[in-house]
Amino acid sequence: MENIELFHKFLAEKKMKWTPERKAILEEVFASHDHFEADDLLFRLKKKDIRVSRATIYRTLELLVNSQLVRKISFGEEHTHYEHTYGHKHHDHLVCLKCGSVLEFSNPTIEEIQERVCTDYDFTPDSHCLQIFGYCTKCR
Amino acid sequence: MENIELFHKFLAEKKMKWTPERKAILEEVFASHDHFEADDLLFRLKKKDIRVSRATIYRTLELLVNSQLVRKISFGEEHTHYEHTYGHKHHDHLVCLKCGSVLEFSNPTIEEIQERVCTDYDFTPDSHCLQIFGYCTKCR
DNA sequence: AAACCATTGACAAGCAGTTTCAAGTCGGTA
DNA sequence: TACCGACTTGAAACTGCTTGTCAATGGTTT
Repeated sequence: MENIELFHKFLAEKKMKWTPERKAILEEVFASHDHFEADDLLFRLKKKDIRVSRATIYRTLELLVNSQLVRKISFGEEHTHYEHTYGHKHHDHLVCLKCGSVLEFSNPTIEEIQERVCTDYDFTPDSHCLQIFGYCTKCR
Repeated sequence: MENIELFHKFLAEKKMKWTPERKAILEEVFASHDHFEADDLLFRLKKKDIRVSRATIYRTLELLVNSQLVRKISFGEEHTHYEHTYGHKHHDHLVCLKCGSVLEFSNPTIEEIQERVCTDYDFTPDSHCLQIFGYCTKCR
């Protein structure tokens, strides 16, 4: 599991500790490929009888975001969602306004145009997020 | 002021009332072309000695969003921002991670590709939002 | 002008997320 | 292996935004 090593290294560099809680959270985050929110994680861990406080979940998620293993995404007005990025190529989302399902897509041309827009505006891009809201096949 | 009439009509259709508070909020929203958040509005109104409660601000903003005169946008992790849409063509945003400044841009090709992506995924688009985070000329 | 019912403001409540701090744990060192 | 200091943790309090409650107010219709 390379992501464990990456996180371990990230922590070591910052003189932070490798604790059972951090390990459990990391493993749970990478156990599924879905988008999740902080409370989902808490719930999934609780189901496995792993007790980690809400505060620690948030603290660790922040570390994971800083270490680039996870990124935040926001779907509409709701609270923060996360997805892991390691071994996952960049993509954007189609979000169904009715059932809430999320489709992923990636399109190199859009990325290219974004680069061009940034050049035009003398802007140095760091990241971006594109969500298209609408209705999926079932909900139309 | 056509937006006043539009809102008036929207309210009439829903058998809602045209009140001084709603009028004041509408006017203030359209008085500037910047993005704003609920508290900005409250502050701007207070400066003009127009007293409207926070609750009414939120309630009225929701109405404005429903009437399509205003839309919500989210810049990164912060709280909800709004911008008015009437007489404003669709655009996306370049958000500076350091100074928080926001540049607007619009690009027809990106819109086109989005349409195509939606067709490919059998998805009916309703709206979308694209934010590019990075650093502006000054902050680079 | 009366009556009806939407709207308002003040305040309480809800909610995601953060901070505080005492108690506990990790990990380098002797 | 035991020690010790620094880092972490959990619980609970707290924050800041947003929404709900409810009595009082005020449009609108007749």
